[in-house]
Amino acid sequence: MDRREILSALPVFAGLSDRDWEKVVDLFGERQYQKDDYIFLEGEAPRTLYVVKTGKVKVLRHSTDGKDVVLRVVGPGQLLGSVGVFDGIGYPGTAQAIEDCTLLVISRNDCLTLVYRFPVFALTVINDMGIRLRSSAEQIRSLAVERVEQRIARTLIKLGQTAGADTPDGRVIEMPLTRQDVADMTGTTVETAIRVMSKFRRDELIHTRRGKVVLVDMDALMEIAEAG
Amino acid sequence: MDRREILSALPVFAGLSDRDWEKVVDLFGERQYQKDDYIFLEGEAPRTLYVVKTGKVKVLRHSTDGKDVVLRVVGPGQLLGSVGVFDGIGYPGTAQAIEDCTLLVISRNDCLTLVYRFPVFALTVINDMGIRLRSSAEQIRSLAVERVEQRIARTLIKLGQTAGADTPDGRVIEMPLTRQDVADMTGTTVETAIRVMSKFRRDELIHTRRGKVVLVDMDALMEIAEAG
DNA sequence: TCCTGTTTATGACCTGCATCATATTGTACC
DNA sequence: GGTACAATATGATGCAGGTCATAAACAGGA
Repeated sequence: MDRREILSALPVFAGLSDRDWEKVVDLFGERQYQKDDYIFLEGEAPRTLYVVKTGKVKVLRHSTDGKDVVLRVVGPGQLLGSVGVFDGIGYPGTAQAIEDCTLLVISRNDCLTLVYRFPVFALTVINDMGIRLRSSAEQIRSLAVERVEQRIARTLIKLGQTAGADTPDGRVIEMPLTRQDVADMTGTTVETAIRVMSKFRRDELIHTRRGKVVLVDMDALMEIAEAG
Repeated sequence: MDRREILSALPVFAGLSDRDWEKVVDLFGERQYQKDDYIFLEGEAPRTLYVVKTGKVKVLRHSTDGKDVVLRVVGPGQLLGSVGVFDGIGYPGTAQAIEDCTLLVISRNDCLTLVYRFPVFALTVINDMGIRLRSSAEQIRSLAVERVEQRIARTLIKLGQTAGADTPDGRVIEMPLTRQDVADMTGTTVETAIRVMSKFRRDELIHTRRGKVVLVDMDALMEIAEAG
């Protein structure tokens, strides 16, 4: 596969001019990861910036009592590790492959050089971080004031939008997702996540097969996400 | 007051070279706000980037049921409104003065021009956003897995660090802070915030006077913040 | 095919915190 | 000083959801 083709398709690099490509493309490498592989760990010295090419990665954060929290799910075309790479302190979360995936990689040094030479790339990073700050703000609000049912409905809808595909049955979330993952994304326990999802299934809002969720009644889900 | 002196003292502009100052300083204006004044509203078209000169501003987000969530408190030297200004969609939260304050302002257009001309300024924005993403991640983790006592202790400690001053009695949080504010910062209700703060006071961990909190026993507070 | 570990399921119980109600205290402004 | 309003305080009650326990369903490997 031609790496240039792939990079140019990624929104991350939409801003670069044609002649800049030559210098940029060669700086990137490519790495494969199996499902459940760790890409980097929380606190680790950030030596690499990643761009997801295929597959999905979850970023999570550990607590002392063992409870994990999934901060976000990163899909094709998105940056991974940018906060750590730019401030150099250490990755703020752990990145783990949700499914087999391919990541483009660039060393921290090359990345910083890139930004100095091409301001437009810095704007891309700013844009990426802006989106994440918006989404973080929404997640904070949701955790602070909403009940579990609402948060799970909201999370399913969002996953459907960012990682979904339309089928005759409804929108399918294209990733292997356990109830534990759902719980970690919504700040609840496995048991409660299972109960809520089971209720959704009984009420015909979703269909579930092992590691697969189909959003059947999107309207009803939005109703729950908005009000209660 | 000489605006140049003030800007140069702000970490936000630490990266600019001397000769760049001339072009930059004139782009900034200055505005005064009274306590409780709104600086901008959630969703509003972002026409201005702010830098806090003196005073403190809280950024909050409303929910449909009337419950507010305080996302962060912005103090001297920090950027305000950057997410909205850079993606142009609309400010992601409402900004309100916690106390009388002075803000430096620059129009969105001038700001974008600045970034194009001085890449180093873009790095400053990236740095600012990186810090906020770290802090958001921590807030999300805290809301997802910790109990109210922990979250309040943690919030008090953080406020003490970012907006505190040492006195014989202990570290004083230098801002008028109601229990409602504390509740909105920790995702709980006024009543619970009052109960927890009262308990802390009875246990001699803090002293409180109307709109003022002194962290007396920092060790005990950290104990609570970490474990329970 | 059986065995083993993971994921889903469901019940019983308990608690942290929201909710509602009702003072009391403090601050600002006549 | 007294009035008005916001902030603090505290009790009573209920419930969402956490915790613990047990088991069924399913997937993968020997």
